[in-house]
Amino acid sequence: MGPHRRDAEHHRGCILTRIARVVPDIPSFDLDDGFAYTVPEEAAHVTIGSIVRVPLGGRRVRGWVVSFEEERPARVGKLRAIVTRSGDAPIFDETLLAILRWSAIHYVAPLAGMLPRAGPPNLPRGLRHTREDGRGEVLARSTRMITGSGPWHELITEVATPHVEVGGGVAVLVPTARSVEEIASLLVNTFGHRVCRATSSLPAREVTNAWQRAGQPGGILVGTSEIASWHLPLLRMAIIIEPGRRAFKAKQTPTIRATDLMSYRSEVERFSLLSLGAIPPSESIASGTIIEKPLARAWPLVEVVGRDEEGPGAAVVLERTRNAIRRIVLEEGHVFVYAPRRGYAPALRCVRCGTLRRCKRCGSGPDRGSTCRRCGAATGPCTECSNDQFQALGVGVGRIVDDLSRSFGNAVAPAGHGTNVQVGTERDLPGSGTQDLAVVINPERLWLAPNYRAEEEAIRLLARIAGTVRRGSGRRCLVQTADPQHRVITALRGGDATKLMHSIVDERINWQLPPAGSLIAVEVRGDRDAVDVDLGVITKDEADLFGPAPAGDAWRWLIQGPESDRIRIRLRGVVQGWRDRGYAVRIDADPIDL
DNA sequence: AGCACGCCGACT
DNA sequence: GTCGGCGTGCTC
Repeated sequence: MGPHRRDAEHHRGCILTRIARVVPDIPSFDLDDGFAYTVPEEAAHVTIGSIVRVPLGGRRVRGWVVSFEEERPARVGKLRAIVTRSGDAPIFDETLLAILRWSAIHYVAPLAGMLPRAGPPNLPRGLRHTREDGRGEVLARSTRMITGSGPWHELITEVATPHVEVGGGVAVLVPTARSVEEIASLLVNTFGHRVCRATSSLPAREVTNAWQRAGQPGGILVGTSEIASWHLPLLRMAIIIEPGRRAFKAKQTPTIRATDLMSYRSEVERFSLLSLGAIPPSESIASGTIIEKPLARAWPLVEVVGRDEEGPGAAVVLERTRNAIRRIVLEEGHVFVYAPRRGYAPALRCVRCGTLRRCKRCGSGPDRGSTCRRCGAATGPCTECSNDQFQALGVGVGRIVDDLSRSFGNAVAPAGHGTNVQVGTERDLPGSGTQDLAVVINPERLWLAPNYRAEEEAIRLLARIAGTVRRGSGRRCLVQTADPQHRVITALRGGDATKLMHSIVDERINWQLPPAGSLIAVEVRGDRDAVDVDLGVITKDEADLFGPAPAGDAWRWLIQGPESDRIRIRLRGVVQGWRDRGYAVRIDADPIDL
């Protein structure tokens, strides 16, 4: 029976009325099951996923229809009726609803916070196709990653065409609005008006339009993180560009990682998943995704300059590095000099023997404090010579500019000043353009940062910097480091991070860290002791609880253990209680900076 | 999230 | 005796 069944039906001699279960647009765990409303004649055409207005506690609020049931007249009398339907297309179906329920549990968020993400920012209009419309020529499903460097439009065109030709949809998930624009405008050459763009920086009406057109047969949607939860019933293939990029993770609750959501959806909805980028993310390695390596390196050539080559007392920028820059400056080429960005804990080096300071227990690089920020162990004196004096490694933009200006005058300036030699941080990378030489000064603090993903983030960032160098003879990336033997540097030299990522994932399995285990950060501004007691109860015997540790004006706990929905479901219960008491709560399901 | 309800103090 | 502060709790 389709959506046009009659309102009332006879059953065992009494008339049953069609009842809709509606989740109101109120971000509370208490309302996850929704409320029952009768469906009046004017709203008889509502379906699962319809946006409706419903009476609730003396006012009218938006809500989403999640299911239908039948009810006997005795109870029906107490129910209130749906007021109207808003818009005329459903924004999810049962399959996507199940996925959104999963993500509400996984990200410890109320369902009402997930449902609107399936639809566009404005009310949807027009007919929406269903999964049934897209049945028929289903192509073989695959999950794979191809490592390499962009531009990717030719590869995307090649793999998308067969799906588009049979009326399927293709979604391209892209880390930044800037690259959405780049990729979309190249795809327009082949696919014309079928290409739809969606980024949060576009006006709501354009994004709504993209949502509507992306639901049509043969639509190619190019967009940032938000498209990962969109209702795309005809989708046959999702393509993820640079899957490990931090931009895919939402900063605010719910801390959805668009790539994880896409990959979960591809399993449930049975569409193909293709990742394109230089570095396979740990999640892909752990899930056994096939990694295809073309013959070329995944990024341009890398040359390594060891700090020990030029003895103590050498300048910030070593002579060999300086000479490489000089060659490019003489031919009026472009150089980007990367300084590890401020805000990271600095790497420390023993002033007597030069050994890098490391935590004896977990190997991460501690800051000047007396305990390791990651594992909490006491940080003692130098492991090699027992000296307890350390100096900070790594230099800021200012010092590098000063040092290079002595050799190259006003050819050098901080990024954004249009000079041939630009010095900048990660923030300056997108706008810096294509280089003849990329230089990295002392990247050690990247992999020594006190978080479990430090090495993975380090190789990804370094490969990205190397990737700004244009191909050609003599074009390369030069890395000046105090630790030239480090495995991140070895992988960077080799142009392939797959082996490194396998080792990293093996270690994470040992430590029960993501993607092998689960890590949840809980930040609360409120009664510290009360929260601590609640967390102790819900993690008892099932996961390790670390904290409370100060985090700005809030307190932070870490829950580490095997992946399980049970803890997340229990967490929902206590979080609701805290919010009711007025505490500010932030849950980071799978934090990447701890 | 709102909005009622209710239990206190302050003021016409 | 009533107005209004905002701390719980419910909303089909």
